[in-house]
Amino acid sequence: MEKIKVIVGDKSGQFEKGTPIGEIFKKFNIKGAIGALVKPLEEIKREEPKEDLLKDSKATDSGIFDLHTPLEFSAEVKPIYKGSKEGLEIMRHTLAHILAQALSELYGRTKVHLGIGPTTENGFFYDVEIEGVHLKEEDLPKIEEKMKEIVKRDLPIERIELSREEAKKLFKELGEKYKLQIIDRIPEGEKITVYKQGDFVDLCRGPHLPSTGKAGEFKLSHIAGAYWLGRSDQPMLQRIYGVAFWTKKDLKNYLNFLKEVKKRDHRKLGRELEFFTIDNNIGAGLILWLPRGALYRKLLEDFLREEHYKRGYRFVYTPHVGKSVLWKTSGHLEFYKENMFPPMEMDNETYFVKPMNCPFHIAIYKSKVRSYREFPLRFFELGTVYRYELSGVLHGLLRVRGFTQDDAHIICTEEQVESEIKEALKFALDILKVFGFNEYKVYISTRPEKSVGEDHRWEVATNALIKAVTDLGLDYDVDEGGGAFYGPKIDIKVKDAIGRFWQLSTIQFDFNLPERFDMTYIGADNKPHRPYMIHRAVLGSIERFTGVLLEHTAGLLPLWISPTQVIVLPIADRHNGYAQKVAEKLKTAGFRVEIDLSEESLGAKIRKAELLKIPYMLIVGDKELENQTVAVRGKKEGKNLGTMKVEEFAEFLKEKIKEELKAVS
RNA sequence: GCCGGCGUAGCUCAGUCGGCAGAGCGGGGGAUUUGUAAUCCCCAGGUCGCGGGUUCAAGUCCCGCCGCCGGCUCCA
Repeated sequence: MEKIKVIVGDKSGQFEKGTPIGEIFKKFNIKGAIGALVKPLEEIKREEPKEDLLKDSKATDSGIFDLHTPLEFSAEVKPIYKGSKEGLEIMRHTLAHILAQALSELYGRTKVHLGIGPTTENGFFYDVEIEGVHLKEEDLPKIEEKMKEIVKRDLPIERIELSREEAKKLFKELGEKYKLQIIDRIPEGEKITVYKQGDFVDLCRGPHLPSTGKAGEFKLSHIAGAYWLGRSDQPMLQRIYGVAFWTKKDLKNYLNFLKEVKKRDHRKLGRELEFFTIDNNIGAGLILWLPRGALYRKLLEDFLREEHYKRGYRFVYTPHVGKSVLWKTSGHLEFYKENMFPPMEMDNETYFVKPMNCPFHIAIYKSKVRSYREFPLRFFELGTVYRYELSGVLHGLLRVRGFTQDDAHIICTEEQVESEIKEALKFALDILKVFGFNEYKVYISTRPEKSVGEDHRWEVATNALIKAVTDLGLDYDVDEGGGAFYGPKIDIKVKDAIGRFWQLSTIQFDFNLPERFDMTYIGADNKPHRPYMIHRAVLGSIERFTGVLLEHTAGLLPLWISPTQVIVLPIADRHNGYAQKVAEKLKTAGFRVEIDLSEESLGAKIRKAELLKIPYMLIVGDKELENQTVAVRGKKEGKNLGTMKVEEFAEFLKEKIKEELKAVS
């Protein structure tokens, strides 16, 4: 029998190939493990050179296994215990099975047809079809009870390897039509395993806990429909979601997190702050900006324009529609039609509303003969585009049918590519920093199999992307072959205040459109050349970004972009005159000020301003009138910040804004 | 688009078994002149998403449409 070497901690030993990990642990006198982290020995020795990342971003064969799994190769094996992060993965997976078992006990084993039951970021789900049963949210507590009961039974979990024929026979008997499909998709030569707990058997490759009693705290969260295999031509299964953690405290924290998410929902904030609305009679996914929101948006747009101008971008404006010949040349009618609004006929011509700005910017480029001396050209537009999105995916400001991109096209020579990318990337990061997005993930996507463009250009472009990222000292992931067919790209995902990631910036090369539109410039050699074109957006969609920022800040926007920065609250109406004087002074100093002249009590005025999340309230009464001062209350601080002269307060605001904008100053 | 849930006043929601459509907030008017998150009183707001059907009678039951919400491979 073949021997393998196993290292556990600072000890090692020889075992027969195929010894279950649990037995190995027993030999090393390790107790209480629920699984193992396995690293093949060969992989440990192999150094991974950084340059190789592009060619091989795949992880090693290491992974999380359960105690039943036979070890087939020499490896370092680390026990995983209850309470550990790696253990969560195992536990959640087992909970998915416990859910399936609960369903089959409640509704009958042969009535329940199981789909897939994987773990998720915070729990697990199982896709099921139950004959004659449509589950409702109200059914969840009952299922949850059953699951708890199964956990209490503490059933040992067995791992059994089956031949393809045995597996097929078993799942045919159980009426598991979806599992049979899965078996057919398992590649020849790969092991087929089932896991058994009590009399419940499920096709699964594991890993699983040693017994059901080792499961942690969980809660079934909701039900949703999900296509089998995610394909709309397949039956719709019922997906039951659960969340699971080791401790009650972690579970509670997560449920609190969900509450926080709800509280920050930009749709709710958008209504409360009177920022935007969506009108049924206008159309789904089409945004109406209310005055307060419009001001917020205008401030954002002004800021973007200014920052682009400072960095050598030139403004362009383009129309919302264009003739079909344009979209034919660009290839949109061929490859993007299902995302475009339907055509409009006029004067024997067919027009389309634009889903992208690029063809228009290219037309501007082509409006005259271009020389290398003008390069790099950077065209910028807050360009409004319309895209047909499926009605089911529309979501507040985050997913809409009409939106405005902070869109730019950089057109340059090969020599300029590297510095242009670096500048664009740095620009994007500076802007993100202004909004308090200091943590991000950077992804570089490389050439997919089906693509256009010369090898040389792909190489130049991809290297420029990598160089820009490494020069700026950023970590990045490579999405091998994940680029668009027309060029490689960098995507930036930012982390918000409660840890969620949002994809915002993107920098993409385009080798397709310059060819299609035959873009050229005259080089120093007096001959025509094909320029490089880079498409980039910092915030992506203005609508989406304003929504993301609302969620990130929980509606408490930075001072510089708050539609109302200050509200003056006179205590009694004999203070109105002075309050108006204060407001005037601040307006003259360039701040956005409101004044509450209603006959409400001070408490009510404060509450109203608090709900509108106005950053600063100035309370003026007898004392302030006499001393010509204002009493400042900060929204963020939720209390009185002291009394000062109006000039002092203006200075204070100025400093605050300067600090907020320091990333771009 | 598909599955499930939902759609009642500007907002949040109640409305039993099919029997005259409600509350709070917000809005308007009045009183009150207030010191750090809601002063009191009065009043006006509705094609119960839209269209059709069943019924003596529909917010309520049935059908169609529109919209909103949660989801739609995170590979056994």
